Amino acid sequence: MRESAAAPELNNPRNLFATPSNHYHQGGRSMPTDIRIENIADYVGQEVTIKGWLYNRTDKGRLQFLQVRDGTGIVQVVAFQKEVAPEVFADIGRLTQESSLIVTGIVRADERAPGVPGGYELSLTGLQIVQIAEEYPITLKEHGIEFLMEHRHLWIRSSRQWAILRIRATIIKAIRDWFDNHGFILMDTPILTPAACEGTTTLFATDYFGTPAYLSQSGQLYNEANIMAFGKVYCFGPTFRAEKSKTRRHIMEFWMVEPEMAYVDLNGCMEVGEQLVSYIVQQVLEKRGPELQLIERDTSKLERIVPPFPRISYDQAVEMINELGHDQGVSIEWGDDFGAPQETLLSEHFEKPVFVHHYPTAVKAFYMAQEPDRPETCKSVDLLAPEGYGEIIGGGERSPDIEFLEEQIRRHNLPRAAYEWYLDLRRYGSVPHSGFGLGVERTVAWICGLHHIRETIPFPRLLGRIYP
RNA sequence: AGCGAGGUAGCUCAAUUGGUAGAGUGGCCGGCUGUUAACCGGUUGGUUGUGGGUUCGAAGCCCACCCUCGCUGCCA
Repeated sequence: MRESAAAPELNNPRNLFATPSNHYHQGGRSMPTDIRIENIADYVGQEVTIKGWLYNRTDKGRLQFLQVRDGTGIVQVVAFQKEVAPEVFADIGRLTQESSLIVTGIVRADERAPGVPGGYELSLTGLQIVQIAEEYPITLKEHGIEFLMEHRHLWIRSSRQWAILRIRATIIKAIRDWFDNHGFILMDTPILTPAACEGTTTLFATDYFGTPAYLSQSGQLYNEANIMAFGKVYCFGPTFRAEKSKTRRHIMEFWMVEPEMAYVDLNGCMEVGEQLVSYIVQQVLEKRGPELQLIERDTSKLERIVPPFPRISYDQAVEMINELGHDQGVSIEWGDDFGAPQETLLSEHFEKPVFVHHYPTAVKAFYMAQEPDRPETCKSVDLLAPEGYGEIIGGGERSPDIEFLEEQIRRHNLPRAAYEWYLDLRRYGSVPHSGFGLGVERTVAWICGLHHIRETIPFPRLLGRIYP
């Protein structure tokens, strides 16, 4: 279903730019309708107005093709010299790349017309130039990544980046819809925090009126408090990691959704994960077909993403890695956490995301519940995306046992006082519970089939880059 | 943070052994009635990252510094 089919454009005041005196519209007809390009199929045969920017222009002499984008799509506008007013045709010749303009024309279905969605074009009847853009730095030719990152504020206009960020928005909407429709309630957790949640990674420090504070690296501990009040909750916000990671999988500021559920065990946790991830992928397939086509994503690989997902134990994963990785020199010893090569190897082996559960207790966070029969393993789970994309979910069942947690806090050298409220949760009605974190940018990278995470967010914060 | 690669026209890159710094693209001018990053002709375009050194001569060789990219570790 399209969001606003033929509904009037509520957020698009008709006379924002256009005025009768400088509008080339030929009199006699009714006023053209303001539309957005994503809805163009509903207006075949009608005269419409589109407000946007010039993406590209092909000058054929007495015939001009304009590629106009309006934020919702790209449409081809066609103008034959003999069919438009002389002053309009002269104005077309002045248009530079990214000039802002308001075009009016008759919508026509034509298979030759490129664009998003393609197949429709506008026969120009009127043109109003809003601004002639200065020489635009980003051409349709190839550019290096350094140049593009330096111009990220303009790069997001390019069709590929635009499509990726539209898919990102759909992924985020799917996440929120799924939780809202499955008994979860949104609980925002603080971004300014007094101490490390897990104490294992580097935090961005800031000053909180004279006392040190840190930017949140997870809302989980607060969510453990929230579930005792609300049952099933999720938080969704930015997360900050000051690790000096410089890989295609890392950014310093990323978005993470973290569900937490009372009275749910490790298996229930995996069930929620596979239902959520499947829903996200299917929503993107349904809502963002043209964008997926534009970025040339192989959608057959996404169509397979339906429950159930394979589940293997860490023990089995270690065996698989040592078998599969034999030729490539990839191996692992029981007790070690997976590195990038091990994760890639595993995730390339499955067509669907794969759960790996029961990691060694020693490599996971202090709050993970131990497996009673095998305390050297814990009720943790990661979800590895296919095609070599690696970890997109990390989580598991939390320990409800106050004595175990007190010992873990000591063992990890965490400041006991900062966790006193957390220990309270085990004093007053402690219950089995679990949860996980899903990294939005890694999910976008996988669904879009991207080489690097920097293209999954409008303005990525990378090691050594905070501009623009 | 460790290892590796690189910085030349607005952009993407080339320049043999140290010997006149070039192409494509963009911009500009002209041509073309179905282009898909259009095409064709002409034209414009340089403090070779910065500072020092070697040399008759340095984009290239030496020293120092700055910046970027890739991989790894850490993790989502």
